[in-house]
Amino acid sequence: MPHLIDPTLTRRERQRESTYVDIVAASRELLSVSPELSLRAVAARMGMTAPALYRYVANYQELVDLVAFEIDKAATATFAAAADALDPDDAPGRLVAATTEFRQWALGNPNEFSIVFANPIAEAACTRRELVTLASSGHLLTDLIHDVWRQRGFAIPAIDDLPATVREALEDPWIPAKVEHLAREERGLVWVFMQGWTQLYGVVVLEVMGHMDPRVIESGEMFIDVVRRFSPTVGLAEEMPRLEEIIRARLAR
Amino acid sequence: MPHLIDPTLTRRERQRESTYVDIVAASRELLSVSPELSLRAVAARMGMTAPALYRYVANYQELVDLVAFEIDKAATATFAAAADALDPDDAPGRLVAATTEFRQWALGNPNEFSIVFANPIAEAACTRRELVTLASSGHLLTDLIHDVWRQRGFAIPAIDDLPATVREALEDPWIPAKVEHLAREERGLVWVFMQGWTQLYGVVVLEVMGHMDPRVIESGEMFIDVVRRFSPTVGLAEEMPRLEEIIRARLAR
DNA sequence: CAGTTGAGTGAACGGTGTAAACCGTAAACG
DNA sequence: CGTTTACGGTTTACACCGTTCACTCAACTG
Repeated sequence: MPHLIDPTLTRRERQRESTYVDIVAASRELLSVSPELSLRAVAARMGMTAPALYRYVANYQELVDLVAFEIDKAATATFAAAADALDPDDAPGRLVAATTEFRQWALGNPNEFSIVFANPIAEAACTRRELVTLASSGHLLTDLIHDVWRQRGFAIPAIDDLPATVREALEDPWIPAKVEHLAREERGLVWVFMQGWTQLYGVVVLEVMGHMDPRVIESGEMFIDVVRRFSPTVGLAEEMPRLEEIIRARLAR
Repeated sequence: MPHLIDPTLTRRERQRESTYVDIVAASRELLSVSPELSLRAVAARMGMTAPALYRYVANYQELVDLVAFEIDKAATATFAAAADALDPDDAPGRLVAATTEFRQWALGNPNEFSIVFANPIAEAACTRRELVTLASSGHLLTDLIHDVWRQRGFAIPAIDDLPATVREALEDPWIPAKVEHLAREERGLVWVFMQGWTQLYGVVVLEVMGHMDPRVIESGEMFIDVVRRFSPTVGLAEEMPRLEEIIRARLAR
């Protein structure tokens, strides 16, 4: 599913690729309005009939997966842009900027967020590692944490101190985390990433789903609190006041 | 929607109440098999036709809300039972037992969990405080944290040190947290509860949705990690080894 | 040019939530 | 007690959903 126009492709192939981007575009337009994504509505919005879509996706779930994948990719670009708005040398700032943008994007696009991150993986896929969604957002965040570690050198857990099951998961991860290039001694970093991701995901889902006092959501104080409580784990406790300013600036946009 | 048979009720009212519990029962049976809950399927399972259900619920969403409410109530009973399996004086043990049972229940009944906790509140309800689901599970957990605080007396944030929006939310909460009986000086406890709930909810949703390495889910190490990292906030850092045993015992069941 | 491939259509099936009209019976009332 | 009301239920119908199948027609290929 590459979506950049490749001139080496035949005309038909190019048109097919273009149809794929149309499908994603139509789906996202629908999602921006209603939480329900229907095959028929997507087709209608493209001026086609529903069965035509079956030339492109095998079934509804595959449509959802395609759209989710592309949304994740696009959203990740905005997270990266938020990071790039800061000094390249400011790894901690870049990390919190990206995570804050993640939170803001999720609240601003709850339907898109739900399709990507609240979409149960489940079913049998547990054993098929290829099927575990390889999210580009995951890659970005691991990279950003990695940068912080390189720059600040916070303590990472020794892989042999971790429980056996965690060790296995770190040595040969099934989940999106660009990890091949990490030496075994650095694999503890992945555990830190998983911890951080759990924290971030937790608040954001809670906020997006509305299972929190609306005033607290609105203010973002719980989000900030979570970041603050996590900051020591990545060696950013002292820097937190400065980082909090970055967060609040971004929340206020 | 009380569901215990009240003899003061007229015959018709009693039969109506009984039909409500049938609806919930049928719904839960369906949920135990398939993640989709359909009005028609519920009706069919009760030997009725779909439109008949409209005598009991105004629409599909109301059916979902009814079922979610009852599931939460029933699940809370099992959390409470987990707490009651321990010494009444062991407030910390009771707290971790209940939270662990919450996690176990969620993983064992993902469909029921999703309907209660991954069900977007959203839409307009933000301003109608009565509509914010008053979850009995929320009440139980606040009670348990309150007990720990009474027993261990950990430091709670002074309400005036908290951000203004948080202060408002604590003084007049819209979210399920039995809070009326707390003096203003104790309201910081509610913030601690919200922090803890965010943590707990985060891991569990991540695990139930399958957005985590299956081996880590299976082992429960991330759940334990979250509890461990939160323990200092409720003054249980030193007790953590003992509590971890309670958790692991319950995970192994 | 003939043959094949592929994109798209229309009709159809079984499923969903929901609205309306209707009906028998059980409760409520004079 | 008889009458009236109201409730619980069915039937029918509508619009929408995912999915399959048979079909057409244009574009590509040898």
